[in-house]
Amino acid sequence: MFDKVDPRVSFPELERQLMARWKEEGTFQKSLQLREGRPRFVFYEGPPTANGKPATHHILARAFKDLFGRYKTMQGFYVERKAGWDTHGLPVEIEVEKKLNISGKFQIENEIGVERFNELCRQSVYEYVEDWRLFSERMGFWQDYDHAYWTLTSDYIQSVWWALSEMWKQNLVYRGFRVAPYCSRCATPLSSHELAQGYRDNVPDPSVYIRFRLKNDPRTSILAWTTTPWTLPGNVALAVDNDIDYIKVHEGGEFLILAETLLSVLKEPPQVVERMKGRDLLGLEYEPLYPYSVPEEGRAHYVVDADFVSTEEGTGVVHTSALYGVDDLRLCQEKGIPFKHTVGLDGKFLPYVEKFAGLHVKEADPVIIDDLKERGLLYKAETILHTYPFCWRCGTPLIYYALDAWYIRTTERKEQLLANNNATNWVPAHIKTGRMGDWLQNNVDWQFSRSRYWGTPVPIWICEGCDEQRCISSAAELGLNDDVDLHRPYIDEVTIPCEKCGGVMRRVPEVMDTWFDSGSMPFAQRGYPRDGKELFEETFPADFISEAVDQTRGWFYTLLAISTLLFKQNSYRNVICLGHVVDPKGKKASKSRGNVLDPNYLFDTFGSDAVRWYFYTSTQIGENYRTDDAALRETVQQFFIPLWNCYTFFITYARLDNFDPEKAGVPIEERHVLDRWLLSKLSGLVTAVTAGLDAYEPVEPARRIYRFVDDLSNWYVRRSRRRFWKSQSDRDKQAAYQTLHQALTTLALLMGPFAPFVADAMHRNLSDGKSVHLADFPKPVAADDPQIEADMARARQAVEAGLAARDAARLKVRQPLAGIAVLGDPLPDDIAAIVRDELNVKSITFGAPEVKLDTVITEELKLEGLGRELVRIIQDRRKKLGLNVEDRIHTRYEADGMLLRALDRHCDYIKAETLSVTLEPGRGDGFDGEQMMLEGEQLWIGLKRA
RNA sequence: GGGCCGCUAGCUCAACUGGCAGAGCGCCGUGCUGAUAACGCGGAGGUAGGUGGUUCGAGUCCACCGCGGCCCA
Repeated sequence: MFDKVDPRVSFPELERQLMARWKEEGTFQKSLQLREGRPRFVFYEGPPTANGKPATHHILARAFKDLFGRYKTMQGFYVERKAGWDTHGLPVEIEVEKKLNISGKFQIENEIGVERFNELCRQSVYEYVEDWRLFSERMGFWQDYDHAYWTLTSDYIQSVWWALSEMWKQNLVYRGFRVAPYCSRCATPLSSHELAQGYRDNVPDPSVYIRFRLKNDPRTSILAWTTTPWTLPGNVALAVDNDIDYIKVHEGGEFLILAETLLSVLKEPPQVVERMKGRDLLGLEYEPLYPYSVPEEGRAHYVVDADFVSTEEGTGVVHTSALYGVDDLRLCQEKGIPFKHTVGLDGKFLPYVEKFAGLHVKEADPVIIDDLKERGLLYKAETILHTYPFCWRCGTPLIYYALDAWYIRTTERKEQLLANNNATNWVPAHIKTGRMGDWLQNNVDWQFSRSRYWGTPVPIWICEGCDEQRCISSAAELGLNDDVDLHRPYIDEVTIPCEKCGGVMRRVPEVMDTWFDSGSMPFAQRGYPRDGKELFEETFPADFISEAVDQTRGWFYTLLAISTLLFKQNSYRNVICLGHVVDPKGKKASKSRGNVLDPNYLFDTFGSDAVRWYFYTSTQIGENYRTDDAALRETVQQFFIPLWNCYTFFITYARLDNFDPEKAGVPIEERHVLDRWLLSKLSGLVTAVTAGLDAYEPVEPARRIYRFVDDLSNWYVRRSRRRFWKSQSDRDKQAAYQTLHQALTTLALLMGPFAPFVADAMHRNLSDGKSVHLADFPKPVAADDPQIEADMARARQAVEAGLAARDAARLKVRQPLAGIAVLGDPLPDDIAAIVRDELNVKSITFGAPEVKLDTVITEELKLEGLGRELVRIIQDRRKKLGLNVEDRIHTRYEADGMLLRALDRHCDYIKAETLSVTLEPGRGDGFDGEQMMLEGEQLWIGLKRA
């Protein structure tokens, strides 16, 4: 017996009940146990950064991850779903800085201390992970949260170390410089995102023109321009463009060289004495402004060619200081020009730069200008206004500064990266050769170190004595136990003896890019290779992952890069790459715009099934989701409520009739044409949904389910209601129940992966009480009947045309008509009968040139129409009195004329339709009645419960 | 500055390889109602972001431009 179901369901409430049920019966664990020993379907969880509360866009990828986990489980696979948390990184640090109301390295190191700072980072992560778990469970994302991998554990860190050490062994790791925007007060480089936040316009800065005197002709100088005088002590070269025209001019007893188009910077009218191309200047040596900037060996202080020299400002000669400009560094590395820092990490000149030692670069600007002026090397000094970046945290002007950085030589394996990417199935397909392929084509070495605190420490130790480098692969290699905290600052204290010279080796100060952490998860989540060897091999590579499109440069790439370098293959076979959640205008959701949707509001208002369903059906994979309240409301009203109504319709009558789904089924070929039509549709649906999901294309399957529910509700159930109502329990009624029951149970199974709550509620009640998530995914029912589907489609077109014709003739459907002629070939009788009934005509003929109604209403037809009017009035009365559909009544009336004749003529029909035990004239005691007009005649109808 | 994706009715989205531009919602009218938070019928609403090109024929292919999104520099 089916449980009673409330037709006015609250989906959020239903979902909360099921969450409790799942927890209580351990449904997820059961679903795994059920498939133990079966072939695996391997899923990798891309760990969300445990920082900040989960938002609506986080539902998106999790909805797709969950969909395939549940689907493959129902298909009989063992789908381990190990949760994961990305726990390291700058976002966590910044969050803690905010809480402490501090910012930057000085405060972290000197006021808080790295030990306490990292402890607070750890705590912060734990807080957010709890939020994430609750959120994920609320949206029905089944994962093993109790055995999640955490990137901060010693096991995980050691796996990451191992990965790097393997690359080290392949000689793929090297140290280099990286020039980045840098805040000397916070002592930290800034990301491009941070940089973008700090630009200010109309910033005054010095604009100075400097003489670089030629070594073999001191009366001649090359004129160079800069807005950062503090970089001049670090000058190592001058750059010109080979093809630009330069001139040598005579001025004040000396000679100056500069680009011809820029001679307007000169103080006097130019007296040109010579013309040349940039290439003619190459190799000219000049006197260094200061003796500080280069190591002893190597050639510096001469003119080189560069491709970034412009003639839009300055002199057409670029002063080059290797470590304080992106282009400068690249140029010096290309040309092999030696260099060293003149400025420390605090932004102050280093002691050996004697003249300016200890001065901050910005303080030093005027001092340097004065010094050059005294020495006759300053040609001209002005002030300009330009756009310049400042630290978004503290407002300090940023400088470009080269920091030590560690790189992985991914460029050396570029072809393999491309090949492995090519072997991967991307959804949507264009990502493979488009965004991802393009990114790989333009691959640059992966700079994997970060000058921060809260992260996996870079496991490289360097000898103080002989500079020997060593990459560590485990705690044991350092003489540490596996369970010690491997984070900074503790790890910084660990020294090891140098095998080469016996000196002391110390760790480099950096931590690792967190993307290296998450990209290592295929093996690090197992603690591989120290642990989980077998498990790792069994679960590599993944069959499926899914994240949003911004991960092409993130997780999608680091998974690919690390596994290509370590295992020579990609770590995922299929990937669904999603778009973003945006507002109805297509704008990115952000707090400052005020267009963010609170996920809990959505869950509580529409239910998480509705939110998930919206994401599955709204648009093609890879596109953005223009999301608002109205979209979710439509999802509930258009899909979930009609679905639920079909379900409650079935339950209501099945309970009344004690329908037993176990009883032998009526053979399909003996069932009503509507049944055969619905089962054929159902069969096609199962096939299409399965095919779509197997191809990792879930949108069309979900849309087809939607269309099926529409057919079910607005055609099958609507046309079949009377078969469920009729009082005798014949074979046709049995077939109707069996058909609807099968359709609904199959629907629940198909929907299990998509809408896990509603589907489970339906499935438990419709079948054996067990969760839909423990069931097998349905196989197509052998009921395909293309002919019926085609005929029914034509029938529905005929109905549409007929109803339009009735409307045009102003003849209501309740009034029976003698006949209609429609276009096309004859339909089979049983289907034609549906058209007749739907159009309320006695006969239908085919092959007409146009749709034509027989509009003659005979008395016979009129009386029948009135009979139906009376039924409607009584039903309306029943409804107003709050009677249940199955309640029997007594009915009394007062009428005469046509109405009386109709009552008389169609007495049995009216009684049957309205469940009237009696239908008699005259007002009686206890009859709840009403006086009214019908078709111009007086009528009184009264009802009493029998 | 470069790459990828998108731009179709007021809104959200469809339309296999080039072949008569569609649905749902919303709006207007109308019908029906034991048909459900409904349903039916009719209607208004489109220079397919813009400009060129290829073609007998372009929403679809090509070029350029604009807007939005993501990423890179």
